This record gives sequence, C-alpha cells and structure tokens, in this order.
Amino acid sequence: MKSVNMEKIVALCKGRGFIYPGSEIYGGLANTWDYGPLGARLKNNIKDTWRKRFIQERKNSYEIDADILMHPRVWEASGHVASFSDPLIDCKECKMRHRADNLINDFDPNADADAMTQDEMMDYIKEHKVPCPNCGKSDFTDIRQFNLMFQTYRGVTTDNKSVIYLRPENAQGEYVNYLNVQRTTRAKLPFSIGQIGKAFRNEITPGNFTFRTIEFEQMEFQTFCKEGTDSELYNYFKQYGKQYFMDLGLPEEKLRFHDHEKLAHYAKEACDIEYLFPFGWGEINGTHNRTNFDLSRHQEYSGKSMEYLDPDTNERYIPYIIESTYGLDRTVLAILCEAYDEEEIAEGDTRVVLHLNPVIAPYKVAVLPLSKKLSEKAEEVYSKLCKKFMCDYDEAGSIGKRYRREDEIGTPYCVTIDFDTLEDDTVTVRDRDTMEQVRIKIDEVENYIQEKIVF
RNA sequence: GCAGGUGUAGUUCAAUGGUAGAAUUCCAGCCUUCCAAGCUGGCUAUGUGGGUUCGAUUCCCAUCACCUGCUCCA
Repeated sequence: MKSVNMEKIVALCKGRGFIYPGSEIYGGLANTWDYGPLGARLKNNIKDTWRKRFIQERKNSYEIDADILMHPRVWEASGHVASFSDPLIDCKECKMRHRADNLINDFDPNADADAMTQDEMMDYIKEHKVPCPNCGKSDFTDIRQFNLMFQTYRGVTTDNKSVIYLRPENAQGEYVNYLNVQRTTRAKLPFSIGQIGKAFRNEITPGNFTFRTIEFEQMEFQTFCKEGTDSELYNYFKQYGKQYFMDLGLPEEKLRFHDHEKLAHYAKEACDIEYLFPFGWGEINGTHNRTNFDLSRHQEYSGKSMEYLDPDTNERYIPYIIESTYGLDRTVLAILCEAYDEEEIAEGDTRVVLHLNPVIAPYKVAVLPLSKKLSEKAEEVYSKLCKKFMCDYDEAGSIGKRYRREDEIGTPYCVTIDFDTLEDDTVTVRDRDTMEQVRIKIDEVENYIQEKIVF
C-alpha cells in the first residue's frame, strides 16, 4: 500500500538524517536545507552515477570544476544582468504584487512590454490607468527591479565597481573555459564538458521542500558542436537523460518531456524532463539548444576569439552548444519520493522502506549481531566489509527492529551474525526488497553484494 | 510576495497568567537465537526576539518556519 506525501518525506528525511532545515537552531532560513549523513551519501552516490554515465562512459567528455565567482562581465555577456530580473510593482490598494511587464501585456497584448524600459512601463501604466487585476484600482508603487542574482562585494570596500555575483547557472564556467579544455584535451568537435556544482538564485517563491531553493546543485553537460548537427544532438540528449533517470529507478510512466513554447533569451529549442512528484509534475532536467549565442556574446564582450578551427575542413566557426542540466537536489528528492513505500508485511504490521537502487543507497550493507554476545565476531565482519562498502553496524534492540531501521534508510543488505557463525563462519544475508535470506560464508559476502550493485 | 491558520521533548499529542504531563523514539541494564516482544531506569520541550505584568508557554507586537489558498516560476 503506497501512500506518499511530502509531509512523510520531510519527516523521514529529518528523522533519519537525510535532510535537515537550514540553520534550524536559529529558527531556520527560508528555502535552505542541509544534507545530513545519509543525504550527503545519497547525493554523492548520485553524482557518481552521473559521472559514470556522462563522463566515464562517453568519449570526448571532460569534467571541470569552475569557480562560483566569475568576472562580472561574464553575466553581462550572458544576458543575465539585463534579463535575469523581474520588474516588480505593488498595488497600493490591495498590496498585491505583480510583474509590471505581465500587467501591461495582459492589459493589451499588443503593447509589447518586453521592449519597454522600466520608465516606459511606468509611464504606460499611468497613462492607460492599467488596473490591478485583483482589486481593479490603478494605484501602484514605482517599479523595482528584482534581480535574481545574489550580489556580493570583493575587497574591503563596497562601491559598485567591486560588485560580483554568485553564479545563477553553472554553464558559463564551461563556456569561458571551452577553448582551454579543447586545447588541453586536443578534443575535436563534438565534445562535451560536464560540471557538478552549486548555483544561486535569489527567488522569493516558496519551494516544495528541496524542490525550489535559493542555493542548489546542478550536474550539467555542455556539448559543443557544429551548426547543423545541433538539433540531432539536442534530441539525442533528451532521450539519454530520460534513460539516466530510469536507470536510477524513476519509472517511465512518471517521466515526461515538456517542450517550452516561451524560450529563454539564449535558446532555440528547450525541453524539460518532468517527474510526477507527490505535489505534481516538476522539472528535474532541462535540455536547451543554446545555439552559438553564449560563445558569440563572450567573443563580443571579451574581445577574444571563440572560434574553433575545424581540422577536417580548415573552417573557422563558433560552435553551437547543447546544454543538458540535471537538478541534483531535485533528482535526490524525486528518488526519495519514488523509493518511499509503506508495506503491510503481516496483519496490522507495516514497514516503511526505501526501495533505493543499491548503487545509490547510503549504506550498502548493515552488520547485525543477533545477540550482544556476538559483538566481537560482528565487529570482525564489519571491519572487513567497511573496506569495500559504506557499512552500518547496529546491535541495539531486537533483530526485527534493526531490520526495520535499515529498511527505512534503504540499506539493501543486512548481514546477521548468529551463534552458528562462530562455528562455521557463515552468516545470513537478508534482502531489503524481497526479505529473503541466504546463508553464505563470510568470505563470500563481499562478492555476493558487489554482484548486485550494478549501474 | 498576499490572505488565513499553526508553532509545547527527536516524533505525535495534553495542560496552565504562578515556570509543564503522556505515548512513542532514543540511551543504559535485565531478558531475548532472524522481522517494530517484555521489564526496570534515564535523557529530552513551550521556535526566536521584544513588550505588558509582581510573574508570560499562555495576552500583545515583530521575526522565522510550516500548512491551506492565491501570485510567481527568465
């Protein structure tokens, strides 16, 4: 019987050490969350699977780790300084907040607010007495620009010249380094640069648990290619991404593509992969055909050539870029939601279990002595297994209770040491999903488990 | 961000203008030879900051967080 909702997920995460509210002892900080021991393991394991699929198993794919802080001009070139902000306006009458451009476009679809400056929008609203959609009055505050980039200052002074931004997306780190990577790896097009890292967006919107946060981690993959091959690669990576999610354990019927009609300033084609969360469909991947927009802009703003010399044809051109970005925190959340289950294993007896793919489970195996008198032997087994796997050890409470604890955190295998173990060096290995038990030699445990952890 | 509601042990609940009680969890001991057993003992709470008051967990204000509904989501 599966009955999952976000409250249960949040409670399990906090109660077992996957995810805690950020800065909790100070009352919390909105839309920030800290990963606990199990959450950090899960997250890192997911990163490892991504690296395997996207870097290790793909030719011509390279991982970098660019800085969060970049030259301010990067964000002018990328268009984020100009367009990554919302013109916000408040109705003085009913206090409702609106986006000024949407207000105008809804009032008159032919007005083209997107082409207006802030002052022009303000003048238009006053001149046409654009009403508040909520209360009908036309009495607004001035327009204030709300930029979604976090700002900070470098150096000890706080003058405007030293403003730097926390990156709102990671992609620019790959773009500004694309020629460095191409030169040092001697890669030919098409080649790809991947990166896992944090990005920051100063959004005021509420999030569903970790679905929308102001600090978040992305795993992204930029493929540099020749114009004309871009759409084929774009479609290829949509499918490749979907398969990755399915390999992690998200079922196909709860995944869908969502093609964008309204495109971002840099994109020619854009498509999300969405997962059916308990709260509805939500984006977990975005694949964009960014054309040669970004590199052309960097060439323009930096004055450095971004051209690639095609050794096959001796042509010079600025590559197209296919971007595929995976929201890591959202992937973690989707996997937790999907893995969560409540199973009735006997009349009136239910267990909470996380059916995690063993490859991403925080602990691969737990060592459980049947009695505390078996601690010495159990410790011996533990010290062997922990050299190979993330391994838990628990001797508190009844054996059944300890199985349940491990089920709840998704540990795929439990190794039980009993009194026969002292005689013949065999142990019981119990499977989380089937609850079946096998009796094998201690020396065989490592291979037995290893064979089942495949990705 | 707007409107309304809610904040008491890790969790779920109770009570009170005179500083809080239970269940469960957790820890320890006893017992226990494979799926949340039992017994004994123990730890742990009024979100945070102000105000009113002799005294505030209780009343008021702010803040933070959560819930419901709107809004928003390049």
